[in-house]
Amino acid sequence: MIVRKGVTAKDVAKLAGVSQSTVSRVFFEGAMVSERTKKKVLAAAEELGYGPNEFARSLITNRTKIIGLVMKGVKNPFYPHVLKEFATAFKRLGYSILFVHTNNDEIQKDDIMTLLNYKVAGVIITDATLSLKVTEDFKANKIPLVFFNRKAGMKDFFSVCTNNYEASRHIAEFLIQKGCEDMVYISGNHDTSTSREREMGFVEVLKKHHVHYKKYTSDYTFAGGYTTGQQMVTENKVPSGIFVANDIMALGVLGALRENGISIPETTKVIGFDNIDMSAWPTNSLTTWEQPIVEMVEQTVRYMMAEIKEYSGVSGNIEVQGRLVERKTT
Amino acid sequence: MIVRKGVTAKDVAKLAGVSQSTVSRVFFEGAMVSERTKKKVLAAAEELGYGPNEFARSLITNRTKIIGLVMKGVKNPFYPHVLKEFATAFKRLGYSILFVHTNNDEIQKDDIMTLLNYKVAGVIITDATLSLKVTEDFKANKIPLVFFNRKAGMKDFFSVCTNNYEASRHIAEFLIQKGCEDMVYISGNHDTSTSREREMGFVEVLKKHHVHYKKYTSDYTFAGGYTTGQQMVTENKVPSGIFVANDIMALGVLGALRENGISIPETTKVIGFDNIDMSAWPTNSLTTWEQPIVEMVEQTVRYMMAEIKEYSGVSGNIEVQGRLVERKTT
DNA sequence: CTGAAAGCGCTTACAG
DNA sequence: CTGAAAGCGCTTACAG
Repeated sequence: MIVRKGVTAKDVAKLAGVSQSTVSRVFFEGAMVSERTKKKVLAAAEELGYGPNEFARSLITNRTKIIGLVMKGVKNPFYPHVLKEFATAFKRLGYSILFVHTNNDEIQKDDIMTLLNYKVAGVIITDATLSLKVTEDFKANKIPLVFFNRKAGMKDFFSVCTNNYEASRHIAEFLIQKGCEDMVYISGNHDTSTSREREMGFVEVLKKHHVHYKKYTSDYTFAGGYTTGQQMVTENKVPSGIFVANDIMALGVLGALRENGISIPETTKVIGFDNIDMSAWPTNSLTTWEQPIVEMVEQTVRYMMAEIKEYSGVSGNIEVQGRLVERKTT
Repeated sequence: MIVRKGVTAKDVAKLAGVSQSTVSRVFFEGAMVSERTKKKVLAAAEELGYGPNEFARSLITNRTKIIGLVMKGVKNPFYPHVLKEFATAFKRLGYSILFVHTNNDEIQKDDIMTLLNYKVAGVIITDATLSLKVTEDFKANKIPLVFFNRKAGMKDFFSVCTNNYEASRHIAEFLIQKGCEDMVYISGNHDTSTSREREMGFVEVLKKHHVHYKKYTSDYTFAGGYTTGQQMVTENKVPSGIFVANDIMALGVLGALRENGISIPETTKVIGFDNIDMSAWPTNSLTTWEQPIVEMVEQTVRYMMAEIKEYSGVSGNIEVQGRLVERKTT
């Protein structure tokens, strides 16, 4: 079949011997057409290479089958993986992904305008934030919005996350059980809910058990983790247990520690968060907390589709559990 | 400014005291409007939160400011990086990215229909292939098509690549100069032009210098490289020089070799291709051939914009050079 | 430089 | 279940 330019419903109608409205109905889900005319129309469409013009369609329905996906950190493999899962899940439902990359933590106005002007069916924001003003725009246009792996600063939104607090408590218990007597938490960017929650859960348990700890502030990148690792060595402050706020940073820490001849897990135990593919590589074999991406994506998609069907604008926060993946660094 | 639903050019026209056509002209690049009315209209638009409806627009112009980007291997960090650069470059030009992920080597029909129905301004295909029939669809619709980092099987297309052949010749010369007397080439998926060209350039030089070599076939993944590395060790056939068709696979090879106590670069020298960020990590420090992503993206964008402006459908192949990045594995 | 009007390709009441 | 007709929000000749 060759899709030709300018083949319209009218052309198909003529060939099939029906009205243009009927052709439209055949391609519009939920409209009433008899099985017989449907077949006739479909055959004609196939012959002419017809596909409905999405723009004409959207002009009327005032909505597209496009989901805007806003992403910042493509350097952390976690996010490309998320992107892939979203693309797959939404494709199955007939939706496409408009990919918006933002360099800044806060999404810029022109990106928002793009999303709004293309009348996207919904917006997913992974590792960026939105100003309150902008979120009003989405609400005013009844465009559902989900924060993925990040809680919105304000109460009024919907987010899907791993239960970072609980996970980090588990991690603390696990490390204590493994015999760690002094610990370090290496944070990601401090303005992220993920980093703060992970710290909170971890620290609470340490305090309860009267375990000494120290916090290093880093930035969710490999380089950041590496630098922090070096710093600990230089300061002669390598503890027996380290919880790093994400895997990519943990790999940096691991690199620095190993380079300095610190034996892992004997001298120091390291645990990350995410369970990115790289963590499973035999050369890394990083113990970590798995974020169940597929489950998180499913939850997001489910909410999104419900909101697309009937907009409610409900806020809330879905938390999935994830699980500890024990490997050779502990 | 809050963008409100249903604010149309008509509303702006009324507020500004002009005709709807004039409002349209203000927002349509290249149309004639006096500076004075333009200001008036812009002020009214700002007040009402008006943005032109992209669909109504596209319905007439029969084109969008959307570029379709088809990508398969998001697990190789090279491609997320490419995605980011494209998103950035096109955003600057006012274009958005429709991200199409394909699981299969060959793009599926429904993905093509999506691209076609959304009347994308152009399509970029990174690591996937297209059937000849489908490319006809694009041609018939005068939609420019670029293969990025892959040459089309057929002659009739436009592609942007690193000069893999020349690069691989350099790599062979370099390894020979470093004293390697027997070599291995580890290929990526064999149906990719990149892997074949890299092999060809490499092998030609080795033959000229009468250097013994062996080829292993792998798949462009870390796991594939790791397995191949293990295999070489098991077969007791670790050579003094290894050229791996891409970095992520080279890291796998490196992992396997190091795990087996093979000292690098003393016993064996390893060189990759791409120069992904990870290769520069101190723990890896992989010597590699850099693909100049930014330059490749620029070339692609330039061709794309020219074709969008005036479609010619010319075929061709732009090859950029790249450069050797020497690190600790050689 | 600006306005009135036609029309892009659909969806969707409204009749029948 | 199907057709004729209105209309979504724009762009673009055509006049003036």
